[in-house]
Amino acid sequence: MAKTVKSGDNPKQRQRKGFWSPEEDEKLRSFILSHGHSCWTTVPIKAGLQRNGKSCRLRWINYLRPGLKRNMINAEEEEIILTFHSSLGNKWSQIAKHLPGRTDNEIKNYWHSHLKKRLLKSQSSQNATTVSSSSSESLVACGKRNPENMVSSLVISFQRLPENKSSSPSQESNDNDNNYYSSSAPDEIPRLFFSEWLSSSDPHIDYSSGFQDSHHNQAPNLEGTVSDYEDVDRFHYNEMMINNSNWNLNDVVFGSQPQKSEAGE
DNA sequence: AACCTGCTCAACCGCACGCTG
DNA sequence: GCAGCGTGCGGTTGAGCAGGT
Repeated sequence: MAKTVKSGDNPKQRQRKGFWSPEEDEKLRSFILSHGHSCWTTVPIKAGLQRNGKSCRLRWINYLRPGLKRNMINAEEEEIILTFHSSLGNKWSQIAKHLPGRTDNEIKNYWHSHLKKRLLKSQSSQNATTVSSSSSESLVACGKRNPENMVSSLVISFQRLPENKSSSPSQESNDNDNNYYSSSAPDEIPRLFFSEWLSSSDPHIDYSSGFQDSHHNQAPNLEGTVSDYEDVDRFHYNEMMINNSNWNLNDVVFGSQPQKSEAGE
């Protein structure tokens, strides 16, 4: 699938472009989990990848890092995007900070493919009539919303699980992703959000200690993570992490420290 | 069945910013 | 103060897919 760069494009570097192969993903993932990414420009060299550092960084952030949510953006998240976009504009990375497990790229794509059109449509229809009562559109049209409240409502909605799985038409066709909310987790805890811990990780804290197995001994902060569950998709992996850890939802969402004292160390 | 069109999303590109020597 | 380098961000592109005709 990867569209390989013609070898003559840049004979000196011979860097690949295009889609990543599973082998490349595995190389990058295992390297970062073992060594971290203190310097992205050296990551492809050390990991044995014929990619540039930016490409590696992007692949990690948007696809490989633990904690990413891969299901469709739900109505609550959509509202958050709309809310923050109304106040921040196209600051996708800023918006993404309020949506754990989502990347700026994902939000940007969603905006351009869904929300932008809808917003334009609602704005045009607003000229003729008052705002519709549909949640997202009406809230956007009303303009002033409180981002802080929106985040709280997201958390609450996660806890009770959104019932509007098919807020977006295409969601219905995505069985696996729908299972994200509805399936195996008995206590209905959403599978989230390790990226936030990793990206903001306090170097003094060993986040892995709460859930790692004894045989993991490579990366100080990341050991015992994805590589433990090679055959498990990362969403189930996240669930496993939560189920096997002493973190609770508030720890996850609000980024508070895991209660290590109860981790049975 | 074949073709067309629109949509989605992964990835690339270029610019801006911050850090370091 | 300046130049070089690395990183982060936002805009854009294009392959693949799904639905429509």
